[in-house]
Amino acid sequence: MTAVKDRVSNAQDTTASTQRILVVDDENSISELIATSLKFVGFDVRTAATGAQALQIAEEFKPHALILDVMLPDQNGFEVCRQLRSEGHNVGVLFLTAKDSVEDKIAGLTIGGDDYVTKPFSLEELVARLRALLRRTGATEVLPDEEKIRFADLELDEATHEVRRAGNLIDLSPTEFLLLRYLMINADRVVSKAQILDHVWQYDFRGDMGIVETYVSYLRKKIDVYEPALIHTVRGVGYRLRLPAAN
Amino acid sequence: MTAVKDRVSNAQDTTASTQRILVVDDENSISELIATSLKFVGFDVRTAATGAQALQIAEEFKPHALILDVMLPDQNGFEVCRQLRSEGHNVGVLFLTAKDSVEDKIAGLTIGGDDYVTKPFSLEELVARLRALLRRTGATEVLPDEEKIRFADLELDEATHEVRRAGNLIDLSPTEFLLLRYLMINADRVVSKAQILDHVWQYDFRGDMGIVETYVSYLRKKIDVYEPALIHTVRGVGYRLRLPAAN
DNA sequence: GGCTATTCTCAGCAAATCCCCAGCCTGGTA
DNA sequence: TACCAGGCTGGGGATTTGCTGAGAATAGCC
Repeated sequence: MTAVKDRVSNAQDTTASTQRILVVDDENSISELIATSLKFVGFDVRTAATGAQALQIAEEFKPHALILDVMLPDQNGFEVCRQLRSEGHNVGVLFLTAKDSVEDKIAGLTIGGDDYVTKPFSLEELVARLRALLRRTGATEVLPDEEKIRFADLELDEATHEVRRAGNLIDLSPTEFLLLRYLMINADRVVSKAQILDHVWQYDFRGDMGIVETYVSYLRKKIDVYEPALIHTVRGVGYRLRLPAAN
Repeated sequence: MTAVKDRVSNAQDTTASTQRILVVDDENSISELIATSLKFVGFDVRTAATGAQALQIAEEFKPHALILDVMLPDQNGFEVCRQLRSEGHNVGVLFLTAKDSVEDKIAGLTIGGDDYVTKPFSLEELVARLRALLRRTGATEVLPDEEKIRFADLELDEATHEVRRAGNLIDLSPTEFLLLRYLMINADRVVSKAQILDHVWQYDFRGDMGIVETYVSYLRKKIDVYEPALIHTVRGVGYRLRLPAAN
């Protein structure tokens, strides 16, 4: 009941259905991965492979936000961003940057409500960051849209990174936090371990799904020490967040 | 609760939403950086690259304040300022000046409540100075807007540059002051090290985020010697100012 | 020109986190 | 009931992340 309107992240969502996102990356596999994922959660997505192409598409597509690789074949991402802004496009930008190029001093990545994500990233993280960015830059038509996800007596706050069960503060590691959010967003529906792996873990993770079991175990020890248990195993299929009485 | 209305620096702000700022600098990257940042905190911003252009735009834009590079291709900033004033525009000016040309600054800064900032600057400092200037020149419609930021028993006075915890005066270095200010403005919400770096440090800083850790450590030794500790680490994400019992 | 405060880098330490694995448990089925 | 595949969890090692002290470099001040 409580989490109905919050399940927006994984279903057609009226608040996001009109949000236009332009994804710019020269690696086709990456931009496809992102585009597919964003489309699925209800965004209107377009992709570009070069800076020039991005500027051109932005002209008519008028995106609400950009996901922009810092390293592009023709020019760097900042330049694209700068040009876009000087042309009056007031969009937020989520930069993609290689982990090691953090050395290169990525100054100014968080200016103007912008944000960045390092490659490799996890889809959950990318989408969460994108949403936060859209919220900050005021690109959402809808109201404040409190940055909290709720399910039963569980509460997850994106802004403060706090998780509470029945009011009790619960301390989670970054991965645990992502996993719980994914489960909450998909509350009441079964998600397979493969799905979890694809969304919560970085896309280059090479390991088996045992890791998911391990983390579910961690989570249970932290949030299901309270009654009733919310994380349920669906044997042979996956996991599901649900209230016991519900059916 | 206390710092809610002060979080303006990082969110849309109604008191500033009508303030028009004209940014004049011939370096495109600089004026874009400033413009983006100011727009994000709620100002209405226009940019110009030359003195002539500035005068022209000011004519119809009627800015509440100017951010004006002293060194311009066609004429120097003071000249632009003088002409503007002689034409009856009664605006405050925040001059941008290169570090070494300190000589320049003496020329007529105290005129109309003006101020100056040396390049390179940090965004936090720039915005703070701009706000102070608007306050002085009476360009704010809203009242004096007491120049203090508060969180719990912490009190930071912009005018006197004094910081107190539980009434005790605390001596902070300039950088420590800016950092604390940024944390207080964003009280209760997690700010990443990258965000801190981008806002508190000068835009040309080339170094890693270790510096942020170091300064957080300094701050803790000065303000968290009192109970309870207010600066909290959110592992893998950033830092957060908060009260322990917070709810 | 010294002297001090400040800024910044760096490296060692401590702790949290991540991940794998192996043995145990459980539900379903023959 | 016995068996088995799937699932759970404790142990533990490798890695990552954050904290802090020491000290070099720099800026500001008298």
